[in-house]
Formats: sequence, C-alpha cells, structure tokens
Amino acid sequence: MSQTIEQIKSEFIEGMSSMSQFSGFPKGMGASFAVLYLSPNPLSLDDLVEHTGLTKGAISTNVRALARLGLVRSVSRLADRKDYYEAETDFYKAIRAILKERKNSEFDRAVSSVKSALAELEADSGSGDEAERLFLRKRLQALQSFFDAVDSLTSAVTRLEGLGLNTVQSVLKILK
Amino acid sequence: MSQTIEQIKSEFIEGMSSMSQFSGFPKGMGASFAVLYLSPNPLSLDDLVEHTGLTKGAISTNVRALARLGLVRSVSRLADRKDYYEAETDFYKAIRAILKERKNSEFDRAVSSVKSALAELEADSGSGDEAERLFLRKRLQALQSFFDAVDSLTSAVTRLEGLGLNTVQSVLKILK
DNA sequence: TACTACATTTAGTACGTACTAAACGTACAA
DNA sequence: TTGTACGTTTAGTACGTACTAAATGTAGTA
Repeated sequence: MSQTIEQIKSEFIEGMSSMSQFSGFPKGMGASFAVLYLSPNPLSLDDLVEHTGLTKGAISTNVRALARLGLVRSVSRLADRKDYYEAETDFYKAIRAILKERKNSEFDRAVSSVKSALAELEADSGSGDEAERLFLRKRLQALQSFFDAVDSLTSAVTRLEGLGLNTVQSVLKILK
Repeated sequence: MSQTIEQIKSEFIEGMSSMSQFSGFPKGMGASFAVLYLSPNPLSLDDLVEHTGLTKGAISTNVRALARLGLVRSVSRLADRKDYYEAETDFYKAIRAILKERKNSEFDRAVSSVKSALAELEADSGSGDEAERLFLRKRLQALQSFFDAVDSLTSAVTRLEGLGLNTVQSVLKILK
C-alpha cells in the first residue's frame, strides 16, 4: 500500500476527529467513523483498535454511540462471532437522524420552558408590575417565535424521506 | 415586584444556561444573555454579577464573548465610567454572526482538509493500489459535495441582509 | 501627583468527561 | 464441563475548561 495514501487517510482521520470534538462529540467517535468511512469492507472492533490506536473499550462505546445516531450500521457475518461495522454513506439520512435525536435533548427542554414561562405569565395576570409584565411578554414571545421557526425547520427536515441535493438546491435558490 | 415574575425569570435564566452549555458554550454565557434579554434597560457588569451569582471576572469574559458573537451590544452612558450591555433582539442577525464566526473555526479547517486530500489523491496517480485509490476518491468526493452543500447554505445565510420570518417561511414551504 | 472606580488578566481550583486497563459477562467449541 | 474469543462494563486517570479570588491595568477625579 502506498505511503501517500496512508498519509491521506490518517490526515482525514485526524480532521474528522477535530470536527467531531468541535461539534461536541468525543474525538474517538469522529476517528472511528472516519476509519469506517474509508474502508471498502466492514470492520471489526479490533480492526478499529488497530487503526485508531484507541482501546477496545473506548471503541466499543464510541461505535455504539455512532450506531445510535445512525452514522454506522452493524453487519453480522455468518459463522463469525465478531461484530462488523460499516459507515452510513447517505449523510442527509444521518443528519435527519441526528436532528431527530436532539429533539429530546436539553435544548428542546429549554425551548419548551420558554413556552411554559409565557403561559404562567398570562395566567396570574393580576399581580406585580404591569409594565414589566408587558415587557417580559413581548420579549418571551419574540424568542418563542424564533424558536418555533427553528423547530419547524428541523422537524420538517426530519420528516422528509427524500431530502437530497435537489431539495438543498431549491432552498439555496430562495436564499440567493 | 411579584414573586412569580421573579420565578419565571430565574427559570428562564436556568433554561438558557442549560441550552448554552448544550450548544458548547459556557453556562455563564447563556445566563448572562438571559439576564440581559429580560432587562428593559442596559445593565452593568455589577448588575450581572448580582443577578447571576457569578464573579465579575467570569462575567467580564462571558460578556465579551457574547459581544464578539453579536448577541450583546455595549452601550456607553455619558458621564458614567461603567460599561453597560444590552441583548441583541434580532436573533436572525445573531445567527448570521455566529455562522460567520464559525467559518474560521476547526470545523472549516477539517472541511478544507478533505478538499486537499482529494487534490493530493489526484496528484500522484501512479503509485499504490489502483482499486483502493478509486474507492477513496469516490468516498471523499461524496463527502465533499455534502460539505459543499452545507457550506453554500450557511454562507448564503450569512450573506443575507434581510433574513427574516418571510424567508424562513418560504424555505419551509419547499421542505413541506 | 495620589485616589477611586471600574474592567481585565492571571494563578489556582473544581468538575466533567473521554480515555486506559482490567474485570466481567456471554456464547460458542472441544 | 472447561476453555476461548469476543463485547461490555467498571474503576481509576488524565486533561480541558469554566469558574473564583486576587493582582494588575486604566482612565477619570481631587
């Protein structure tokens, strides 16, 4: 195997590690995905250990996380006890999965807390400073409508089956 | 000032803190922004210290970070040495600023590393396993076109001056 | 000049978390 | 049954980072 190809590979793996870390995921997750993405055939945990330099335990948890996100699929081979994994190559599919995952996250809880705050504000409309109450209402409503827009966007994306380049391109036309 | 209004405020502050943390920013950044966002008038660092419970040092760095992202503006009052700050209320504007900021980040460096990997791959086309070289090219090209789509999207957004609800809504129509 | 009221920066600390090493569980094989 | 080849879980560690407390600017004021 050529020297430069190995170089290119390991640069890519490092790049995906940084990217993963930057996005809030473990570095090892990015590295594992990168290795799988550059492999023509499914790899075992031991293969990943070899190519990433991480421990089997770390690989195990990272790959499981990737699988939960839909970025990696497990492939079982008959008459082979090992689990093999391959990378998802349809990124739009993967993005949808990640967005879906995040729906139940801390982020969404915060968003819905704004909604409930507004509801409470309307509820006991008698007490407290009336001017401040009005101001708060306005601010919270503005924030909520922003959140709603973001929410509609992401949930629209997750609902899509056939999101692909053509969809993205028509969106780009509007933004142009 | 009513008890329940104070409650609503502090719940909101806590929610924004969690949200901030989840998005990869310090909790204190979210808290500072939340306090400013709920205040009818600009606040000093000492005001923020009082309302968040953090130290002045922490507040200082957090507010500066918020200002760099365009989520907060400093307001100087004549004949007053204190700096005052107010929250940006146009979130679409803020989003654009954040996206712009991220253009020079680790994320983008990783993206461009894919591009250069492809270039290198084409360059020394003589050496190494030909089948693997072809496979790598295909995979890297697929990844790059995905990154390009994302990149066009975000840079289109940052270029927009008048991005608002109407734009978002027409995008939503397509995704529908 | 020295003083005051700020903001910023720095040294140190506490905490979360991704990792390693090793114990454990589990299923197939002899 | 024991042995073996896996994957997973756990206890401990190392590291990054957001914070506190305190020192250090810095610009107005007497």
